[in-house]
Amino acid sequence: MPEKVTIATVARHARVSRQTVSNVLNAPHIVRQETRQRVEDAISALGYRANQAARQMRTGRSRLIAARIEPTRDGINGSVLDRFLHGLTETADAAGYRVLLYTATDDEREVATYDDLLGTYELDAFVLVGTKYGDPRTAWLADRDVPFVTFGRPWDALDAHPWVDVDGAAGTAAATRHLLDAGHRRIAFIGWPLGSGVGDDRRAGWHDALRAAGVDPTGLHRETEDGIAEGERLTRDLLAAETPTAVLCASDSLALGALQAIRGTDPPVSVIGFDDTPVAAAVGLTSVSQPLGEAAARCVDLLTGVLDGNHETPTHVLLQPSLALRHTA
Amino acid sequence: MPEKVTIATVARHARVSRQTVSNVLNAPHIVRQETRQRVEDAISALGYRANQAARQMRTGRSRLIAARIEPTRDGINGSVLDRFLHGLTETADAAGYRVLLYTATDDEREVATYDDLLGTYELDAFVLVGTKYGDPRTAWLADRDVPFVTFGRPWDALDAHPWVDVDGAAGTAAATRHLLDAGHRRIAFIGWPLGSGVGDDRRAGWHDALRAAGVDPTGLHRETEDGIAEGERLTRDLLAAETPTAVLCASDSLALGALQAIRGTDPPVSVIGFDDTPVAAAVGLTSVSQPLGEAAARCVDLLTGVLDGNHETPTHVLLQPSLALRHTA
DNA sequence: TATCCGAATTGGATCGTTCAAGACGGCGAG
DNA sequence: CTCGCCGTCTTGAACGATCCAATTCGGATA
Repeated sequence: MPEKVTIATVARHARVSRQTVSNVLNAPHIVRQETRQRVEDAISALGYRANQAARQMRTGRSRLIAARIEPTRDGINGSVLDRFLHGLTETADAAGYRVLLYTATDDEREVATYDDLLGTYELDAFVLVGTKYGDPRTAWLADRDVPFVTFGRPWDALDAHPWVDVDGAAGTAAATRHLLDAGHRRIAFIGWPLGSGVGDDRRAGWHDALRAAGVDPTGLHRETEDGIAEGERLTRDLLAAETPTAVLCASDSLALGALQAIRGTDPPVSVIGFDDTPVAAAVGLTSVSQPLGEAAARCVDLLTGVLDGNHETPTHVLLQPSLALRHTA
Repeated sequence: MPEKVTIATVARHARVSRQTVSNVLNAPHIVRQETRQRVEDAISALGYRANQAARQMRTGRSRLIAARIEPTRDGINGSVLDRFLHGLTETADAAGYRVLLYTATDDEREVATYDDLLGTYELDAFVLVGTKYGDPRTAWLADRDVPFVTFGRPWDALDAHPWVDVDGAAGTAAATRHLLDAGHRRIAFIGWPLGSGVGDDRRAGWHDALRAAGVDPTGLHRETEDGIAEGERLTRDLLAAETPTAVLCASDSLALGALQAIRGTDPPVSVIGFDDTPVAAAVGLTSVSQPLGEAAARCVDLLTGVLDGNHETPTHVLLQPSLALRHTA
């Protein structure tokens, strides 16, 4: 049974002191070239790996980032989070950090989980997905000076903390212009109840694009909770009351419902969704696509900027979505 | 600025030694009731939390479990993994473990990642999803006595290591019987190429259920790689050559393709998929549903059994799937 | 040759916890 | 009465890394 390889083993093997090995790892520039080479050779010859627990004890840093994994709601939009998480894991990995998962059923429990994770694991940072007006979680973290980034803007105070987001308004505006270019004039929008930052943003893109083209959007929008059934119901309602020729939705779930409602219309009513989920790809739904991998990468960038004490990095990143064209529009 | 609360702080506060506090945490039965109470009061009064890094240094255990998060392939079956991961996080949490994510592009890199994770973070265990014949990853882990569980049977040696799986054959058999009960006799199966354990298992369920009902399955099956387009192609092929009245598929992706191929058939050809993904729910596809939350929970059970030295727990768990009935069958 | 300087290296202390061994008082057996 | 044992609690050392202060060393300068 091979003995455990520690920094002392490496030091003996390379005939230097422990501290020199440590310097090779953490401050290579202060070690003479020749010595450094000898140490590095010993490291790879022995297959040495620095013990994170010991390092953490001294430095207080765990190189661990926490991310929440949510229960799959209707399971359609859940995939957005999953793709984001995957990107996060990959990028964090490359930056020398690992992603730790946690769950929580409500905000209060989530804050308790933060406390626990920070206390026992000394997590370096948190990544939050989706924040709301006056979010208690961000307030708690900010209070304690815990580094964190959100994927999603803090709608009530844009400078409150670092964030990465995708410009939803630009996405719906582009989708609207695409429909206008195709000759549509009666373009409806189905979104979420007023007051959700994300939903309001997406509706604004549609609204402003129509106004810019000289089209009056009055009466052409509906609001509801997310869900396939709701999308179908409201689309039927719109078709009966407003005779739109195209329907733009705030999510693929709603759009999927819309698709069912417009079945058989002639000429076919166009439908565009939001999020470019696998479901959209599967059924051929045109949808606004978020650059999730890029968003995750920028989150890691922001975090490492804060963690490594580089205060000159920007703290807000707004990414542009694209339109995934398929056959529903 | 409040001083950091360590085991020594608690000890002072409760007027006992460090070791006694440690005993209250790790071996309460050897501490006198009255003393224990005093220590527990001190712990909650101070909000003490054991530092995991220090504990790990002494015990060599990190209370961390690694799980792989995959790139969303066609994104449909990806959601299966996501639901599993969520269940894993919840159950592991309850058992006092945390889930650490990792990614890898191929088996060789994955093994290198194991080495790294074990060396630097001293992970307690791994959860692998999906294994193949002669999987190099399980061999590597077994070689080094690293505790691990797979979600998916090791098809070449059922006793090789602990696993949890869902009885795919039972699922397809139940689906087949459902179709037989509805009066179908020409029930086709679209699956994956011979040699994949999971695929062969699912086909066997269909095959045996037909034979048991006295129906000859000859000519009624097709094999291909997974994917919507392939499902559509093979279904058209089947419709032209064998005139089936129902098509059972090894995945929802294939079934989705089948749905597109049968559009317009009269009477409608029935279709059943496998995995009960959100897409299936969205389009109303009847599908075989795996109990993923339960599977994740049993994985954690098996791991904690091994980690806590309880060698009497069973090492193999086979769960039964159910049929999610919708309007395609 | 002696002195000094700074770069390179060394040894000791430290982080917070658990392990190993020992101290102490009380109790029953010889 | 003494011994040993048991239950309970305490003390010192160790895990493997980094930080800090002290020391060595080679070379340049006086």
